[in-house]
Amino acid sequence: MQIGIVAKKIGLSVDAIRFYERNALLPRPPRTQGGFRQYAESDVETLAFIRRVQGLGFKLSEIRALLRLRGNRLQPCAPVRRRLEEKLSDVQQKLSDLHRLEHELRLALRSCKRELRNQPAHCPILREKNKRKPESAE
Amino acid sequence: MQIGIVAKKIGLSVDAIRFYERNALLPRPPRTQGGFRQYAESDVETLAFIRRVQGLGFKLSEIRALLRLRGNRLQPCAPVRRRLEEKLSDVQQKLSDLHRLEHELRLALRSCKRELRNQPAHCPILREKNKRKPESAE
DNA sequence: CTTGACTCTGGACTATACTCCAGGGTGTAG
DNA sequence: CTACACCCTGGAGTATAGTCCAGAGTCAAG
Repeated sequence: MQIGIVAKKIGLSVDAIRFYERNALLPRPPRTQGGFRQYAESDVETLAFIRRVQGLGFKLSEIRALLRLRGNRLQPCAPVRRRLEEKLSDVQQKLSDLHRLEHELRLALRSCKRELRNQPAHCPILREKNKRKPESAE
Repeated sequence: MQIGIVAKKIGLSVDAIRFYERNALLPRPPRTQGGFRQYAESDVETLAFIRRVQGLGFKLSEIRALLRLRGNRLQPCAPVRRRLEEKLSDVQQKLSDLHRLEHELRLALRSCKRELRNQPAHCPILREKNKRKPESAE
């Protein structure tokens, strides 16, 4: 299978596939004597794996580590579980950060709207003593 | 006030301040005849503003736009409110993406744990027919 | 005058995950 | 044999928000 076929099969660009190879996510495949890469089904599966765990929020460097685990014929669950747990806690951290951010934004919006009812000429977000003349002496 | 003082006052690096100047977030201040930047209180306030809205999740390019609004003596609330609303909806989008991701991770973890009870030798995350010999002919 | 702390500029570098390109070679159908 | 689609390599570019650096100049105190 040549690279373009594989790319189409899994919905990646050929550039992305070559990029994964350069970055040790995909083994270097055999070549035709003309130098074209020849892929097997196992490569398609590896790429599918990459997409799958990328969808779980793992970055390529982390996926590289997972692939090493996957390379063992003995595939221990424990290290994978540990990584999943770490990732889950990252996600939960981000969720809580974003919830706080959401709250902040709502507060800002509320102050914006309250102001609107009173006097629409000075946004409280922008305000805060704006002294400098717009563009004076340079 | 010279740059180091300002940096200390608001908790930024001098490099960051110069970076903001280069990127039109902070007006170019007057200089001593030796070439040192001389900042006024208004600059400290601008930097505080930058930090504040950065804390609301705005990126520097967006902050630049807000600063232009802030430069007007007439400070209209409406465009700011619109941006806040956009940002809020971005955040809500991200929250829902992350919630989905959290769910996926929990599913993956569950399958990992279920497997553990049965036969600990093949992680279901890694599995998925791993055919290629680890490192064969090259 | 010298020392030491501070500042100046321009440019290179960081991480991430690719994309895009030129200039050339390969493979196959007609 | 020629076209045409596809592939090769190496390197540059993208966005973000700065950081780090060398080599040089400045400022205040002693």
